[in-house]
Amino acid sequence: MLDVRRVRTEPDALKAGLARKGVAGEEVDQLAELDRRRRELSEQRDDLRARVKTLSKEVGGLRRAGEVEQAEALMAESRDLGAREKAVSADADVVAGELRELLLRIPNVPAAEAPDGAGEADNVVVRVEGFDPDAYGEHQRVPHWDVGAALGILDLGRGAKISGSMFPLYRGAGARLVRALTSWALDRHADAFEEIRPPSLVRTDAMVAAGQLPKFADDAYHLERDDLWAIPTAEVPLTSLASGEILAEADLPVRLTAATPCFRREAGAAGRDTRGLLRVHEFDKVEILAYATPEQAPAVHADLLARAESLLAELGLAYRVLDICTGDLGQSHARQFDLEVYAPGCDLWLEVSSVSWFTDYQARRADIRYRRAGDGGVEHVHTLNGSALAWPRIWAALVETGRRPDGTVVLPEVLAPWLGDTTVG
RNA sequence: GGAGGGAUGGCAGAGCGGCCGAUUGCGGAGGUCUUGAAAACCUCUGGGCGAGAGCCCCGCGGGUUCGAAUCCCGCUCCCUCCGCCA
Repeated sequence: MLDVRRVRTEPDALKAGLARKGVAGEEVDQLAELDRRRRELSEQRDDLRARVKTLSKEVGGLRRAGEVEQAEALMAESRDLGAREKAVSADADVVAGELRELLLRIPNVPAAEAPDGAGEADNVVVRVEGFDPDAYGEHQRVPHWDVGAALGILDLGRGAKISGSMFPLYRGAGARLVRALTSWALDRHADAFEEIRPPSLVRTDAMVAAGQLPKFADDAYHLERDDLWAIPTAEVPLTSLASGEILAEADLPVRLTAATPCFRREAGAAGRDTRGLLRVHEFDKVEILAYATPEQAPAVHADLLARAESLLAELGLAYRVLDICTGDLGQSHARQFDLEVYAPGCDLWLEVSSVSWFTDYQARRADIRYRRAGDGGVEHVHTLNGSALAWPRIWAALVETGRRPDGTVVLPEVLAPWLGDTTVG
């Protein structure tokens, strides 16, 4: 969420920034008006409270002195003030609630460096690595759902029987491949990231803090009976890990990694890209996340991106890096790079990672702050995170890329310690 | 699931209707002393809103009262015992 004070201190800059994400100027004006009314009402409320407090102290003194009659008079006056305070206070709460609700729905301001654009089509391809369209043979032009079915390592029919479509079931070497990828990736981040195994069901607060709610409630699975949400990404529990806390600057950046299942209803995407593993309701992903000072944030962002990229390179996959334009940026995001791998069988670029910088937008929702080493001042941290990586589409790209003319598949050598045999079929 | 106990500042731990945003100890910062250090002593040391005056925060949300950290109700979390169980 944005700092309301910016509405007062730099309304024009704020409007200009939000306009790049398509937010109308009226919304900022609406914020300004609610903020003005909120402060006006809280001032009235504070004045009334101050008078009640003063009177109450006098009552105490008079009663001790035995001046019962005078005390009674003050009590009556205070009772009256109290009633007025209650009314003003209720109004103040209503306005504060409206302000917060609006604030929770207004997106983050994009970073100055983020490219302008209206939507997906305007994202900028920053670089393409390891891709030569002529280097793929006919044997690699088989989609992973066919390869997986032929080798008995992907059983979409059984998954659908148990849970419905878009709930994949991997088996044998296919299941082991997912486990290998997870173990390998966690180990690759172990040099700088603390491994966390967070809960997969979280409270509403955690979903709000990460920016999933209130806007994207339809995309998340909700367990009504217990009022818990199935996490759509480890970003949710990891962001709330430090909620309500004040960290020491010396401890920053805090770097965390976690492998978790991720659950997505994909409510708005029914029927689109649903073949095979292109879009699924449940998948495993390794996430890397950091809390940093504003000064550290750009370097941390670059490091997260470099880590996700190096994993793709080590897996021998062709990939490209997209600088996400303002029109396609997520609600909480100031800057975002997406990584897409090339899957020759589907002949598609598949998004497998999103490396994001949220400035203090999430930290403000989650109330994560740090104490500056120099002057001891307290301010919100910056949060950053990236997938490194999300496995289903990697699984698809590996199986398609590694397919040989005889129909068997060769998997990357780096996974040998977990796979044993890197040849499938 | 049942019974009981608890939640106060970085930590420990008082306070149980007014003089309490809160005694004290530890920890932390600075200073005096010292060749230097230790010890001793002194001072300071939570967060939020607000231009300020001031207001809010003693797990969270309500209530009682002129006045609530203190009384009442609900919720959450932690601990102990019993039950169940991967």
